[in-house]
Amino acid sequence: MTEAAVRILLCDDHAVVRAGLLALLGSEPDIEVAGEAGTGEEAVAMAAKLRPDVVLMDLQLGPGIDGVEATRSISATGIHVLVLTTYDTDADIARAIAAGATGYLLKAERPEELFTAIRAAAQGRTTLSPPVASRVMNQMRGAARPTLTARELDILGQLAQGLGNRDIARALFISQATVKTHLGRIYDKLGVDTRAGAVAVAKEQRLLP
Amino acid sequence: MTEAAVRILLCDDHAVVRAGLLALLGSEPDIEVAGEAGTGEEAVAMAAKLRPDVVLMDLQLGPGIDGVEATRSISATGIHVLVLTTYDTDADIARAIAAGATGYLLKAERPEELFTAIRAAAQGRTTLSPPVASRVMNQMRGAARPTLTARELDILGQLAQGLGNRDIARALFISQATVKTHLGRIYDKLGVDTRAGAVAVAKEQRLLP
DNA sequence: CCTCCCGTCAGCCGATCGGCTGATGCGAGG
DNA sequence: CCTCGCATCAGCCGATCGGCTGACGGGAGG
Repeated sequence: MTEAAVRILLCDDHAVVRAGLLALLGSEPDIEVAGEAGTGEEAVAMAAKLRPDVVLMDLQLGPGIDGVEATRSISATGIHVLVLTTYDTDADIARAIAAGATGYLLKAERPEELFTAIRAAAQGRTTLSPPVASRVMNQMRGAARPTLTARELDILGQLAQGLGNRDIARALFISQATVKTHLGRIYDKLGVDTRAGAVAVAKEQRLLP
Repeated sequence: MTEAAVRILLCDDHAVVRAGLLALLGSEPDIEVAGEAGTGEEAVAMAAKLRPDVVLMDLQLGPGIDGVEATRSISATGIHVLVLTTYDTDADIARAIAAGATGYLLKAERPEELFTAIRAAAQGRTTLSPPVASRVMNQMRGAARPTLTARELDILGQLAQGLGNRDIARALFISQATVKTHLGRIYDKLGVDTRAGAVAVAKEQRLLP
Protein backbone atom coordinates (compact mmCIF):
# COMPACT_ATOMS: atom_id res chain seq x y z
CA MET A 1 0.00 0.00 0.00
CA THR A 2 1.03 3.61 -0.48
CA GLU A 3 1.00 5.26 2.88
CA ALA A 4 -0.44 8.75 3.13
CA ALA A 5 2.05 11.60 3.12
CA VAL A 6 3.32 12.83 6.46
CA ARG A 7 1.82 16.24 7.05
CA ILE A 8 4.11 18.60 8.91
CA LEU A 9 4.06 22.12 10.32
CA LEU A 10 7.21 24.21 10.22
CA CYS A 11 7.94 26.56 13.09
CA ASP A 12 10.95 28.85 12.92
CA ASP A 13 11.21 32.58 13.38
CA HIS A 14 13.53 32.92 10.39
CA ALA A 15 11.74 32.98 7.04
CA VAL A 16 14.98 31.93 5.38
CA VAL A 17 15.13 28.76 7.38
CA ARG A 18 11.51 27.97 6.66
CA ALA A 19 12.12 28.50 2.95
CA GLY A 20 15.14 26.26 3.12
CA LEU A 21 13.23 23.50 4.83
CA LEU A 22 10.38 23.89 2.40
CA ALA A 23 12.75 23.46 -0.55
CA LEU A 24 14.47 20.57 1.12
CA LEU A 25 11.28 18.76 1.94
CA GLY A 26 9.84 19.41 -1.52
CA SER A 27 11.99 16.62 -2.87
CA GLU A 28 10.32 14.11 -0.58
CA PRO A 29 7.01 12.99 -2.06
CA ASP A 30 5.82 11.43 1.17
CA ILE A 31 6.33 14.59 3.21
CA GLU A 32 3.85 17.41 2.86
CA VAL A 33 4.29 20.81 4.48
CA ALA A 34 0.84 21.69 5.77
CA GLY A 35 1.78 25.09 7.12
CA GLU A 36 4.40 27.45 8.49
CA ALA A 37 4.55 29.43 11.71
CA GLY A 38 6.98 32.21 12.63
CA THR A 39 6.15 32.50 16.33
CA GLY A 40 5.27 30.19 19.17
CA GLU A 41 1.74 31.51 19.40
CA GLU A 42 1.23 30.96 15.71
CA ALA A 43 2.61 27.44 15.95
CA VAL A 44 0.24 26.50 18.76
CA ALA A 45 -2.75 27.94 16.89
CA MET A 46 -1.86 26.33 13.59
CA ALA A 47 -1.09 22.99 15.15
CA ALA A 48 -4.53 22.98 16.73
CA LYS A 49 -6.19 23.90 13.45
CA LEU A 50 -4.17 21.83 10.98
CA ARG A 51 -3.53 18.82 13.20
CA PRO A 52 -0.27 17.90 11.40
CA ASP A 53 1.45 14.60 12.02
CA VAL A 54 4.67 16.31 13.05
CA VAL A 55 5.67 19.81 14.07
CA LEU A 56 9.23 20.81 13.21
CA MET A 57 10.06 23.20 16.03
CA ASP A 58 12.95 25.58 16.46
CA LEU A 59 13.69 26.40 20.10
CA GLN A 60 14.75 29.99 19.46
CA LEU A 61 11.67 31.93 18.47
CA GLY A 62 12.29 35.54 19.37
CA PRO A 63 9.68 37.37 21.50
CA GLY A 64 6.56 35.72 22.85
CA ILE A 65 6.37 32.14 24.04
CA ASP A 66 9.50 30.23 23.22
CA GLY A 67 9.96 26.91 21.51
CA VAL A 68 9.91 24.96 24.72
CA GLU A 69 6.57 26.39 25.75
CA ALA A 70 5.17 25.86 22.29
CA THR A 71 6.43 22.29 22.38
CA ARG A 72 4.73 21.76 25.69
CA SER A 73 1.39 23.06 24.45
CA ILE A 74 1.45 21.21 21.17
CA SER A 75 2.68 17.86 22.44
CA ALA A 76 -0.01 18.04 25.11
CA THR A 77 -2.55 17.76 22.29
CA GLY A 78 -0.97 14.52 21.14
CA ILE A 79 0.87 15.95 18.14
CA HIS A 80 4.49 14.85 17.81
CA VAL A 81 7.02 17.65 18.03
CA LEU A 82 10.43 17.20 16.47
CA VAL A 83 12.82 19.84 17.76
CA LEU A 84 15.17 21.13 15.08
CA THR A 85 17.58 23.67 16.44
CA THR A 86 21.13 24.95 16.37
CA TYR A 87 22.22 24.48 19.92
CA ASP A 88 22.78 21.35 21.92
CA THR A 89 23.32 22.57 25.45
CA ASP A 90 22.24 20.25 28.23
CA ALA A 91 19.75 22.82 29.45
CA ASP A 92 18.02 23.16 26.08
CA ILE A 93 17.87 19.44 25.53
CA ALA A 94 16.54 18.71 28.98
CA ARG A 95 13.88 21.40 28.77
CA ALA A 96 12.75 20.29 25.34
CA ILE A 97 12.51 16.66 26.36
CA ALA A 98 10.73 17.59 29.56
CA ALA A 99 8.30 19.58 27.43
CA GLY A 100 7.45 16.44 25.51
CA ALA A 101 9.56 16.64 22.35
CA THR A 102 9.52 13.40 20.38
CA GLY A 103 12.97 13.99 18.90
CA TYR A 104 15.82 16.47 18.94
CA LEU A 105 17.79 17.18 15.78
CA LEU A 106 20.51 19.70 15.11
CA LYS A 107 20.26 21.88 12.02
CA ALA A 108 23.72 20.74 11.11
CA GLU A 109 22.25 17.29 10.55
CA ARG A 110 22.32 15.75 7.05
CA PRO A 111 19.02 16.19 5.15
CA GLU A 112 18.53 12.44 4.86
CA GLU A 113 18.66 12.18 8.62
CA LEU A 114 16.04 14.89 8.87
CA PHE A 115 13.73 13.03 6.51
CA THR A 116 14.00 9.77 8.36
CA ALA A 117 13.61 11.57 11.65
CA ILE A 118 10.41 13.16 10.43
CA ARG A 119 9.01 9.80 9.34
CA ALA A 120 10.05 8.32 12.67
CA ALA A 121 8.46 11.18 14.59
CA ALA A 122 5.21 10.72 12.69
CA GLN A 123 5.04 7.28 14.27
CA GLY A 124 6.04 8.55 17.65
CA ARG A 125 9.54 7.14 17.46
CA THR A 126 12.44 9.14 18.80
CA THR A 127 15.43 10.35 16.82
CA LEU A 128 18.32 12.20 18.38
CA SER A 129 21.31 13.73 16.65
CA PRO A 130 24.49 11.95 17.76
CA PRO A 131 25.83 14.85 19.87
CA VAL A 132 22.44 15.14 21.51
CA ALA A 133 22.22 11.42 22.08
CA SER A 134 25.57 11.33 23.80
CA ARG A 135 24.61 14.27 25.96
CA VAL A 136 21.40 12.55 26.93
CA MET A 137 23.34 9.44 27.82
CA ASN A 138 25.65 11.50 29.96
CA GLN A 139 22.65 13.00 31.67
CA MET A 140 21.50 9.49 32.44
CA ARG A 141 24.82 8.48 33.91
CA GLY A 142 24.51 10.17 37.23
CA ALA A 143 22.62 13.37 36.61
CA ALA A 144 19.16 12.05 35.85
CA ARG A 145 18.67 10.20 39.10
CA PRO A 146 21.70 10.95 41.18
CA THR A 147 21.96 8.05 43.57
CA LEU A 148 23.60 9.59 46.59
CA THR A 149 24.68 7.28 49.35
CA ALA A 150 23.22 7.76 52.80
CA ARG A 151 26.42 9.35 53.97
CA GLU A 152 26.50 11.72 51.05
CA LEU A 153 22.97 12.78 51.87
CA ASP A 154 24.15 13.47 55.40
CA ILE A 155 26.85 15.75 54.11
CA LEU A 156 24.43 17.34 51.66
CA GLY A 157 22.03 18.05 54.47
CA GLN A 158 24.66 19.87 56.47
CA LEU A 159 25.79 21.66 53.35
CA ALA A 160 22.27 22.94 52.82
CA GLN A 161 22.48 24.50 56.26
CA GLY A 162 25.30 26.61 54.92
CA LEU A 163 27.90 24.95 57.13
CA GLY A 164 31.58 24.95 56.27
CA ASN A 165 33.65 21.79 56.02
CA ARG A 166 34.94 22.08 59.56
CA ASP A 167 31.44 22.34 61.00
CA ILE A 168 30.13 19.53 58.85
CA ALA A 169 33.02 17.38 60.04
CA ARG A 170 32.24 18.17 63.67
CA ALA A 171 28.53 17.58 63.20
CA LEU A 172 29.08 14.15 61.69
CA PHE A 173 32.10 13.15 63.78
CA ILE A 174 34.44 12.70 60.84
CA SER A 175 37.49 14.55 59.59
CA GLN A 176 37.44 17.47 57.22
CA ALA A 177 39.31 15.33 54.73
CA THR A 178 36.40 12.93 54.65
CA VAL A 179 33.96 15.74 54.23
CA LYS A 180 35.91 16.96 51.25
CA THR A 181 35.99 13.49 49.76
CA HIS A 182 32.23 13.16 50.04
CA LEU A 183 31.67 16.64 48.68
CA GLY A 184 33.78 15.86 45.64
CA ARG A 185 31.68 12.80 44.93
CA ILE A 186 28.47 14.74 45.50
CA TYR A 187 29.62 17.34 42.98
CA ASP A 188 30.30 14.61 40.47
CA LYS A 189 26.95 12.98 40.94
CA LEU A 190 25.01 16.21 40.81
CA GLY A 191 26.99 17.61 37.92
CA VAL A 192 28.12 20.74 39.74
CA ASP A 193 31.38 22.03 41.12
CA THR A 194 30.40 24.38 43.90
CA ARG A 195 28.51 24.01 47.14
CA ALA A 196 25.94 26.54 46.05
CA GLY A 197 25.25 24.55 42.92
CA ALA A 198 24.94 21.36 44.91
CA VAL A 199 22.38 22.93 47.22
CA ALA A 200 20.46 24.28 44.26
CA VAL A 201 20.26 20.87 42.61
CA ALA A 202 19.46 19.17 45.88
CA LYS A 203 16.55 21.51 46.52
CA GLU A 204 15.43 21.29 42.94
CA GLN A 205 15.20 17.50 42.95
CA ARG A 206 14.05 17.38 46.52
CA LEU A 207 16.92 15.17 47.60
CA LEU A 208 16.54 16.54 51.10
CA PRO A 209 13.65 16.29 53.57
CA MET B 1 -26.83 48.81 76.49
CA THR B 2 -24.94 46.42 78.72
CA GLU B 3 -22.84 44.19 76.54
CA ALA B 4 -22.83 40.49 77.34
CA ALA B 5 -19.90 39.24 79.39
CA VAL B 6 -16.87 38.02 77.49
CA ARG B 7 -16.76 34.25 77.86
CA ILE B 8 -13.26 32.85 78.05
CA LEU B 9 -11.54 29.48 78.27
CA LEU B 10 -8.36 29.15 80.30
CA CYS B 11 -5.67 26.80 79.07
CA ASP B 12 -2.58 26.25 81.18
CA ASP B 13 -0.99 23.06 82.41
CA HIS B 14 -0.43 24.50 85.88
CA ALA B 15 -3.48 24.40 88.11
CA VAL B 16 -1.95 27.16 90.21
CA VAL B 17 -1.83 29.50 87.27
CA ARG B 18 -5.40 28.68 86.32
CA ALA B 19 -6.51 29.36 89.87
CA GLY B 20 -4.64 32.64 89.87
CA LEU B 21 -6.23 33.73 86.63
CA LEU B 22 -9.62 32.66 87.88
CA ALA B 23 -9.23 34.78 90.98
CA LEU B 24 -7.90 37.67 88.99
CA LEU B 25 -10.68 37.59 86.45
CA GLY B 26 -13.32 37.16 89.14
CA SER B 27 -13.06 40.86 89.89
CA GLU B 28 -14.12 41.74 86.38
CA PRO B 29 -17.88 41.54 86.01
CA ASP B 30 -17.79 41.59 82.23
CA ILE B 31 -15.41 38.63 81.97
CA GLU B 32 -16.74 35.18 82.60
CA VAL B 33 -14.58 32.07 82.75
CA ALA B 34 -16.51 29.45 80.85
CA GLY B 35 -14.05 26.64 81.41
CA GLU B 36 -10.52 25.49 82.12
CA ALA B 37 -8.22 23.12 80.26
CA GLY B 38 -4.94 21.62 81.42
CA THR B 39 -3.75 20.14 78.14
CA GLY B 40 -3.81 21.03 74.48
CA GLU B 41 -6.21 18.25 73.63
CA GLU B 42 -8.57 19.36 76.35
CA ALA B 43 -8.38 22.94 75.18
CA VAL B 44 -9.27 22.03 71.62
CA ALA B 45 -12.18 19.86 72.76
CA MET B 46 -13.55 22.40 75.21
CA ALA B 47 -13.16 25.26 72.78
CA ALA B 48 -15.25 23.33 70.26
CA LYS B 49 -17.90 22.57 72.85
CA LEU B 50 -18.08 25.83 74.77
CA ARG B 51 -17.39 28.21 71.87
CA PRO B 52 -15.88 30.88 74.14
CA ASP B 53 -15.16 34.38 72.86
CA VAL B 54 -11.50 34.12 73.77
CA VAL B 55 -9.11 31.33 74.70
CA LEU B 56 -6.30 32.28 77.06
CA MET B 57 -3.54 29.97 75.93
CA ASP B 58 -0.22 29.13 77.50
CA LEU B 59 2.37 27.93 75.03
CA GLN B 60 4.02 25.49 77.42
CA LEU B 61 1.62 22.64 78.00
CA GLY B 62 3.66 19.61 78.92
CA PRO B 63 3.13 16.38 76.95
CA GLY B 64 0.73 16.04 74.05
CA ILE B 65 0.01 18.77 71.52
CA ASP B 66 1.62 22.03 72.51
CA GLY B 67 0.17 25.49 72.77
CA VAL B 68 1.08 26.38 69.24
CA GLU B 69 -0.75 23.41 67.80
CA ALA B 70 -3.72 24.01 70.04
CA THR B 71 -3.73 27.63 68.94
CA ARG B 72 -3.69 26.56 65.34
CA SER B 73 -6.65 24.20 65.76
CA ILE B 74 -8.73 26.57 67.80
CA SER B 75 -8.13 29.71 65.79
CA ALA B 76 -9.02 27.73 62.68
CA THR B 77 -12.55 27.47 64.09
CA GLY B 78 -12.82 31.24 64.29
CA ILE B 79 -12.28 31.52 68.03
CA HIS B 80 -9.81 34.18 69.12
CA VAL B 81 -6.75 32.89 70.92
CA LEU B 82 -4.84 35.18 73.23
CA VAL B 83 -1.46 33.72 74.05
CA LEU B 84 -0.43 34.28 77.64
CA THR B 85 2.98 32.90 78.36
CA THR B 86 6.24 33.45 80.16
CA TYR B 87 8.70 33.52 77.32
CA ASP B 88 9.17 35.99 74.56
CA THR B 89 11.70 34.38 72.25
CA ASP B 90 11.46 35.23 68.58
CA ALA B 91 10.77 31.62 67.74
CA ASP B 92 7.83 31.30 70.12
CA ILE B 93 6.32 34.55 69.01
CA ALA B 94 6.69 33.77 65.34
CA ARG B 95 5.20 30.30 65.70
CA ALA B 96 2.28 31.54 67.76
CA ILE B 97 1.47 34.31 65.34
CA ALA B 98 1.82 31.96 62.39
CA ALA B 99 -0.59 29.64 64.18
CA GLY B 100 -3.17 32.40 64.22
CA ALA B 101 -2.88 33.91 67.69
CA THR B 102 -4.87 37.11 68.07
CA GLY B 103 -2.58 38.54 70.72
CA TYR B 104 0.55 37.68 72.68
CA LEU B 105 0.84 38.70 76.32
CA LEU B 106 3.54 37.95 78.85
CA LYS B 107 2.51 36.67 82.27
CA ALA B 108 4.56 39.46 83.75
CA GLU B 109 2.01 41.87 82.35
CA ARG B 110 -0.08 44.01 84.69
CA PRO B 111 -3.58 42.59 85.34
CA GLU B 112 -5.28 45.65 83.88
CA GLU B 113 -3.43 45.07 80.65
CA LEU B 114 -4.64 41.47 80.65
CA PHE B 115 -8.24 42.57 81.10
CA THR B 116 -8.13 45.06 78.27
CA ALA B 117 -6.28 42.58 76.07
CA ILE B 118 -9.03 40.02 76.67
CA ARG B 119 -11.73 42.53 75.74
CA ALA B 120 -9.72 43.50 72.68
CA ALA B 121 -9.22 39.87 71.66
CA ALA B 122 -12.96 39.24 71.97
CA GLN B 123 -13.39 41.75 69.18
CA GLY B 124 -10.55 40.35 67.18
CA ARG B 125 -8.19 43.18 67.98
CA THR B 126 -4.55 42.47 68.65
CA THR B 127 -2.67 43.23 71.84
CA LEU B 128 1.03 42.62 72.25
CA SER B 129 3.11 43.09 75.37
CA PRO B 130 5.69 45.82 74.78
CA PRO B 131 8.72 43.46 74.63
CA VAL B 132 6.82 41.27 72.21
CA ALA B 133 5.75 44.21 70.12
CA SER B 134 9.30 45.44 69.74
CA ARG B 135 10.47 41.96 68.79
CA VAL B 136 7.78 41.72 66.18
CA MET B 137 8.81 45.06 64.79
CA ASN B 138 12.38 43.89 64.58
CA GLN B 139 11.26 40.76 62.78
CA MET B 140 9.53 42.99 60.29
CA ARG B 141 12.61 45.06 59.64
CA GLY B 142 14.43 42.74 57.32
CA ALA B 143 14.34 39.30 58.83
CA ALA B 144 10.75 38.20 58.50
CA ARG B 145 10.23 39.23 54.89
CA PRO B 146 13.66 39.45 53.34
CA THR B 147 13.07 42.20 50.80
CA LEU B 148 15.75 41.64 48.23
CA THR B 149 16.19 44.32 45.61
CA ALA B 150 15.81 43.40 41.96
CA ARG B 151 19.55 43.46 41.51
CA GLU B 152 20.10 41.23 44.51
CA LEU B 153 17.68 38.75 43.04
CA ASP B 154 19.70 38.84 39.84
CA ILE B 155 22.83 37.94 41.74
CA LEU B 156 20.96 35.32 43.73
CA GLY B 157 19.73 33.75 40.53
CA GLN B 158 23.23 33.40 39.20
CA LEU B 159 24.40 32.16 42.56
CA ALA B 160 21.80 29.41 42.44
CA GLN B 161 23.37 28.28 39.17
CA GLY B 162 26.50 27.60 41.15
CA LEU B 163 28.47 30.33 39.43
CA GLY B 164 31.53 31.94 40.99
CA ASN B 165 31.85 35.67 41.50
CA ARG B 166 33.80 36.16 38.31
CA ASP B 167 31.16 34.44 36.22
CA ILE B 168 28.32 36.25 37.93
CA ALA B 169 30.12 39.51 37.23
CA ARG B 170 30.49 38.65 33.58
CA ALA B 171 26.91 37.49 33.26
CA LEU B 172 25.56 40.73 34.70
CA PHE B 173 28.15 43.08 33.19
CA ILE B 174 29.41 44.37 36.52
CA SER B 175 32.66 44.01 38.44
CA GLN B 176 33.46 41.26 40.88
CA ALA B 177 33.63 43.88 43.60
CA THR B 178 30.01 44.74 42.99
CA VAL B 179 29.05 41.11 43.04
CA LYS B 180 30.71 40.75 46.41
CA THR B 181 28.94 43.81 47.73
CA HIS B 182 25.56 42.44 46.67
CA LEU B 183 26.37 39.02 48.07
CA GLY B 184 27.24 40.53 51.42
CA ARG B 185 23.93 42.30 51.56
CA ILE B 186 22.09 39.15 50.47
CA TYR B 187 23.76 37.22 53.28
CA ASP B 188 22.66 39.88 55.75
CA LYS B 189 19.07 39.86 54.57
CA LEU B 190 18.78 36.09 54.46
CA GLY B 191 20.58 35.58 57.73
CA VAL B 192 23.34 33.38 56.31
CA ASP B 193 27.02 33.74 55.69
CA THR B 194 27.77 31.32 52.87
CA ARG B 195 26.59 30.99 49.31
CA ALA B 196 25.27 27.51 49.98
CA GLY B 197 23.15 28.84 52.83
CA ALA B 198 21.87 31.65 50.65
CA VAL B 199 20.80 29.22 47.96
CA ALA B 200 19.11 27.01 50.53
CA VAL B 201 17.11 29.90 51.96
CA ALA B 202 16.29 31.21 48.51
CA LYS B 203 14.93 27.84 47.41
CA GLU B 204 13.14 27.38 50.69
CA GLN B 205 11.23 30.66 50.47
CA ARG B 206 10.89 30.41 46.74
CA LEU B 207 12.62 33.71 46.15
CA LEU B 208 13.59 32.48 42.70
CA PRO B 209 11.45 31.57 39.66
C1' DC C 1 18.35 71.04 50.16
C1' DC C 2 19.69 67.17 52.38
C1' DT C 3 19.20 62.38 53.42
C1' DC C 4 18.46 57.62 52.57
C1' DC C 5 18.50 53.69 49.49
C1' DC C 6 20.36 51.51 45.60
C1' DG C 7 23.89 50.16 42.59
C1' DT C 8 28.41 50.59 41.41
C1' DC C 9 33.58 49.89 42.40
C1' DA C 10 38.40 49.17 45.00
C1' DG C 11 41.82 46.88 47.82
C1' DC C 12 43.29 43.97 51.61
C1' DC C 13 43.55 39.79 54.25
C1' DG C 14 42.83 35.49 56.41
C1' DA C 15 39.85 31.55 55.91
C1' DT C 16 37.89 28.34 53.06
C1' DC C 17 37.22 25.72 49.11
C1' DG C 18 37.97 22.37 45.20
C1' DG C 19 41.01 19.36 42.67
C1' DC C 20 44.46 15.96 42.93
C1' DT C 21 46.95 11.87 44.37
C1' DG C 22 47.06 8.23 47.24
C1' DA C 23 45.91 5.09 51.16
C1' DT C 24 43.23 2.07 54.66
C1' DG C 25 39.39 -0.84 56.40
C1' DC C 26 35.23 -3.28 55.84
C1' DG C 27 31.30 -5.69 54.10
C1' DA C 28 28.69 -7.63 50.05
C1' DG C 29 28.69 -10.44 46.13
C1' DG C 30 30.66 -13.05 42.48
C1' DC D 1 39.31 -15.53 47.50
C1' DC D 2 39.20 -11.44 45.42
C1' DT D 3 36.91 -7.50 43.74
C1' DC D 4 33.97 -3.62 44.21
C1' DG D 5 31.42 0.01 46.59
C1' DC D 6 31.38 2.76 50.59
C1' DA D 7 33.40 5.34 54.15
C1' DT D 8 37.34 6.99 56.18
C1' DC D 9 41.70 9.88 56.25
C1' DA D 10 46.20 12.83 54.66
C1' DG D 11 48.66 16.55 52.46
C1' DC D 12 49.40 19.99 48.88
C1' DC D 13 48.24 24.01 46.19
C1' DG D 14 46.12 27.58 43.65
C1' DA D 15 41.66 29.76 43.36
C1' DT D 16 37.91 31.58 45.58
C1' DC D 17 35.34 33.42 49.18
C1' DG D 18 33.73 36.51 53.00
C1' DG D 19 34.50 40.42 55.95
C1' DC D 20 35.96 45.02 56.25
C1' DT D 21 36.63 49.83 55.14
C1' DG D 22 35.80 53.29 52.16
C1' DA D 23 34.01 55.69 48.10
C1' DC D 24 30.80 57.79 44.30
C1' DG D 25 26.60 58.98 41.65
C1' DG D 26 21.76 59.05 41.04
C1' DG D 27 16.97 58.88 42.29
C1' DA D 28 13.15 59.18 45.83
C1' DG D 29 11.24 61.51 49.51
C1' DG D 30 11.10 64.51 53.45
